[in-house]
Amino acid sequence: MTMSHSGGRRRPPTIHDVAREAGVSRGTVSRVLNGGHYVSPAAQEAVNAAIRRTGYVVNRHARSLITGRSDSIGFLLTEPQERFFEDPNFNVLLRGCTQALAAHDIPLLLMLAGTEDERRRITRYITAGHVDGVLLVSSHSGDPVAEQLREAGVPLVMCGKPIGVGSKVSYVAADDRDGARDMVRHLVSLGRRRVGVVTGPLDTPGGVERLAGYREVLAEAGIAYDERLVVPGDYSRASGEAGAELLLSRVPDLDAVFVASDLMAQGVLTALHRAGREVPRDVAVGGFDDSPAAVASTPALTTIRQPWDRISSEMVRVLLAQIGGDDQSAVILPTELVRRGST
Amino acid sequence: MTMSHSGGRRRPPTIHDVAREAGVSRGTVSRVLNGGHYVSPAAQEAVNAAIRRTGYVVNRHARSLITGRSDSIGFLLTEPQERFFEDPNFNVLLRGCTQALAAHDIPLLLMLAGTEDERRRITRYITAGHVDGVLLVSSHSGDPVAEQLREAGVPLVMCGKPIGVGSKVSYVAADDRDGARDMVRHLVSLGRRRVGVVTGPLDTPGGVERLAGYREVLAEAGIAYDERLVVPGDYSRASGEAGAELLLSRVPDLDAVFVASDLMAQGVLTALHRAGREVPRDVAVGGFDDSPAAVASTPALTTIRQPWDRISSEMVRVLLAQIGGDDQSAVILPTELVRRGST
DNA sequence: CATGCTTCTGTGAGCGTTCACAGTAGAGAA
DNA sequence: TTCTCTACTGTGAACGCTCACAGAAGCATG
Repeated sequence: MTMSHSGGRRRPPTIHDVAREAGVSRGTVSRVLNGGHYVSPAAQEAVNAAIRRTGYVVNRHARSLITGRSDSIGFLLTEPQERFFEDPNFNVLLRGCTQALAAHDIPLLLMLAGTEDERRRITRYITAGHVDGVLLVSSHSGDPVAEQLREAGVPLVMCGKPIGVGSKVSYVAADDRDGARDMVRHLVSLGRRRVGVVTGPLDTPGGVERLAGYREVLAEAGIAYDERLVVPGDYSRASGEAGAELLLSRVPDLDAVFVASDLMAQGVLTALHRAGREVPRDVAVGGFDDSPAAVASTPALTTIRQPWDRISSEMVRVLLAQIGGDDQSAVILPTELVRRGST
Repeated sequence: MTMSHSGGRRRPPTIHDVAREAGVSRGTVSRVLNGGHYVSPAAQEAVNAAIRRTGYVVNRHARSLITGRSDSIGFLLTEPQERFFEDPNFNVLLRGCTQALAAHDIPLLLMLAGTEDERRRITRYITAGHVDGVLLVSSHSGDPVAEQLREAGVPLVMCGKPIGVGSKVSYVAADDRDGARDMVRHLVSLGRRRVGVVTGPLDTPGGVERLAGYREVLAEAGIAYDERLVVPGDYSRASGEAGAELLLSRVPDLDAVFVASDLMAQGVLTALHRAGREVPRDVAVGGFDDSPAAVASTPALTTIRQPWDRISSEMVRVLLAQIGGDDQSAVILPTELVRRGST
């Protein structure tokens, strides 16, 4: 029984202490620590016991110094932090990534690059090798950071399809187009023919893809595309409200709306309610995201669930593979229609 | 003009390279890097130029190995992650801390300890000295992690007043009691006399303090404390709804409700609406938090704004001070009444 | 008995820093 | 001159680990 390490900050035990305690050499302890190949069962056992007794934890700085790896990865958010931090999806993503990494015993460094200065500072930090790889969230088009990191040879996985087409950046994304198709098909299958759409921002792949899915289904159902039924939004609740008003003014006998985000869909519900339309009797409303807002609104929103938990775990998987040398460029995950009261 | 460091992963320049480039020794470069005392202006200049030319960034692992500091801090969330991650306040806090630390060039490690296993793993990680300090978010009472870390001598600052009274843990919190007092005073000043309250969980200091503030103001206004007007909640929207129904059933001529969170207040609004009460004419409603929910609900909520941006920056300040040796146990920050449509 | 092979173990070197220490040079005082 | 003091600079030795290498067994093969 050795004394426990409570009380004031004491120098933590080193690999030396463990080796002495176990009656072996540093090398053997190191081998046990790193997979235990070429170690006799007896030594293995002795080392593990010594580790338990001493409460030894490897000093990652010393290890990193020699291996060149940092055994940590960065979660980088560039640009509009306000919007992202209010987005519940972002939370789920961040949490998912943290946990997926924790399973590999890899800490996550949170890096927020709002300003140009921060972007420079963080890019330097990363390219200096202080993280082994980067999970990048950046809805904005043509993010220079992605290119810079890619050029510097930093393993990188983005969340969502990057818009700069030429770049060979890995990414993980939900199948926006297919999700949109599912929703619009659902609306059409309910007998709705005058289906409006409030789009996402059209400078993002998500916005473009969801609109594309809408058009595809209309074509496939033999419904003529009507420009008056398409209004732009920016994912905010306010833009949903404004969008619905615009739609109603143009096409008063509208019987369904596909809205590219739940938050906007909330706005749409408000506007419809104010205009005296009953949902879903008069107008069916379909959202996108399956955020908490979907359940909170009245009626609860039929929406497209994005598999955020899988997105995060896939991002981590792809990144670790890339660090290990396997390059894999894109993973696209299926979405799911969640039916609730609004359709 | 030396070549730029683009293209595949190249060994980054070391302090040696900078020294050679500048025509000085490692020691001098190191001194420039660490504050530049006892360095001649000429050397200083030469080193800075060399750093710029080579694109040198200090290797933090090597530095940490010798200094014993890691120059990074952990942001630790113990327990119920779902609740926190949906809480917009949490986001603001996390962002604020990240940015406040970035100003000191200190990376933030995000650590989520949901399960007992994770808690153990993370505690080991921390006590092994892999972070210099911890920002701890833990609403739960008597969190063993706080005590453990404190015992191990790890600098620690909590968000919110810890409930275990005996412990000498530093914390930063909003003045819950004073905020509650402000709100209830406001309601009373509007002429309301039958003021109900939906409390927060009473095993958290926030819940207790907000209720205490309510009682104080009633006493000071000469209104008798009526148990029927007090119903418990757990900060969730559903509990607000249930709470309001209970209040109405007990005291039908209720003319105001102080609700201990905005989310619950939304539930209260829903229930009041359903019961045919008009807000604020029949019943005035006051929330707490000033979350986005406050603006989103109809009518918009009068609420108590907690200074989350200041809370985060203060947490960082207190933690860094503690790491530097200055112990400071508690900071309590003032709240602010934000008046909107619900009163 | 030498020889190879496999499995295991210990040893020195070195990763990129900082820190303590030992200098050096120049200025001013004795 | 000689001494002291200040301002600055260079040099080894760490920090705790991994990795390459060398060697020591054990065992089969020539």
